[in-house]
Amino acid sequence: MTLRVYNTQTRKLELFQPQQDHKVQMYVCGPTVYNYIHIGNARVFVFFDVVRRYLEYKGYEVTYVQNFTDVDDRLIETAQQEGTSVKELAERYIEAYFEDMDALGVRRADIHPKATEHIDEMQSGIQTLIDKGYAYERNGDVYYRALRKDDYGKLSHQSMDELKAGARIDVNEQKENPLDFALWKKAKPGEISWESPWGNGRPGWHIECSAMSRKYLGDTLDIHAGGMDLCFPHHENEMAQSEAWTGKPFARYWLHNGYINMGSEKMSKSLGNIVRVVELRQEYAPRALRYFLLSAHYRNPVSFSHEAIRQIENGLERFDTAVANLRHRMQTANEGDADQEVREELDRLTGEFEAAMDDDLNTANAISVLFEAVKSAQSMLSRPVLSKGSLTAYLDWLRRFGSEILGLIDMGEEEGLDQEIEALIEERQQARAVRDFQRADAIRDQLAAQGIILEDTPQGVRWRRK
RNA sequence: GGCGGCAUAGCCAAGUGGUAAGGCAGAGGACUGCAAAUCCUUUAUCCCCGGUUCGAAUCCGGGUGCCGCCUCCA
Repeated sequence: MTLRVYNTQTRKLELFQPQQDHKVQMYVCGPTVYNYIHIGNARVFVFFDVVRRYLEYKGYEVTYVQNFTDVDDRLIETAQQEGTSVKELAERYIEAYFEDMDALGVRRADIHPKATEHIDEMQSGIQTLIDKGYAYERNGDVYYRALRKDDYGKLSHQSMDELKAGARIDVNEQKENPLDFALWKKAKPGEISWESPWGNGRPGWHIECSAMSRKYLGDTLDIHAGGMDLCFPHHENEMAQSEAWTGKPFARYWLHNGYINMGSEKMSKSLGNIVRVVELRQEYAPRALRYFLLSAHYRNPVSFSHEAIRQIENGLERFDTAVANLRHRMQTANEGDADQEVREELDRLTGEFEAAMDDDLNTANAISVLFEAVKSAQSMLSRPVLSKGSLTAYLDWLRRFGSEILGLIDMGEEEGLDQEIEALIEERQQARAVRDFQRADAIRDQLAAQGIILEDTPQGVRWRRK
């Protein structure tokens, strides 16, 4: 099976072919850490976490880099308002970011570089751009000559004429052209700053990704990804300056995910209609949030609603009961390997799962395959005779695809019951044996009040926590 | 003005030529002492109007509605 992905730059579905056969260099733009992240921010992090896991499943050795923008206008402004330092502010929200991501089951990137720790690399890049004639200094600011190369606009598909015509750029007399953008910004009095050949200042936004991706992943990335709103100007500018800097193509595949809408509008900090992860994960099972973010194809918009997430919480129970039912049956199953029939069924499901993911990372379809597997497992459980191998095969399948790749199935070990509860279950069984259903039901109700659901099956009593 | 996207059941949502995946909710049935869980069955004029085609949710043209990017934004 071969993976195909939609490349924003070519606007086509392309066969995924990294530079080196078994390695993938992947860079995903991370958060600007001046506040908590919202569910829209989380979409990109959760989705590309799945992409990374899937690439690993396919046998690639993935190097995943995600930056923190820990100095910029908003950080400076927020720090001033709160009477704290940019550094303290950034540290606080980096920690908050990891707490949110841990809850959502997002694995850490291999490297999480911070802009403020790569000032030298950025300055060196800026100097190279100046030396090559792609950048110029004006009164302590340094700007990139956007139109020096005639392919500016090739990522976001804007012609230079249109950009010029449509440029509603702030009036900045220092720029040669309104489309030029800052590589280095002169510090205002009292602002955080670093020394440079052009005076004290701080880096522009775009140069950090160019410098850090190059340092950790090399001149050409296999995958560069982020939200759709980063396509222009951020990624366009990154690509322009990186290619001017190195003379090589910057990224082979550009992947951009769609927004989360509130009603019909995009969720965004500037519109003020955001819902933060830090609050949502108090209200809902974090797994349900993760499922919600993966329930639509990544390039499509998804509408946020509490109703949708509640529905998903119900759906997740199907995964959990399937796992619990398979495990319960292990106690009474026969020794033996998986049946041929089971192996064939699981191979079929594997094929479907891969087909979904290989088709531009269609997580919505991949999830539907998970449900197919669950249904298939439950059907098998109705058979009177089963081998442990067959049960294990299903559990392994669910672990691999539901847990390790999508991160939606919780394969945590079974909890033990305490002795008192076990005694009650046993007492109920004895009551049932003598058809004292009143007593039996009373015990069941009592346990239900403690959140323990009993289920009578041909293989004995099964229980689970609600 | 330029570029792009979306419109599928009560709700979420997949699906780019062969008469509609999956989930939630609802209905009926099986199983059960009763339940629960599970399984089976069931619920769609695919926004509208034309066109191409043996055949279109899917392609083309024209509408309608909504949204995004072109400026900070995942």
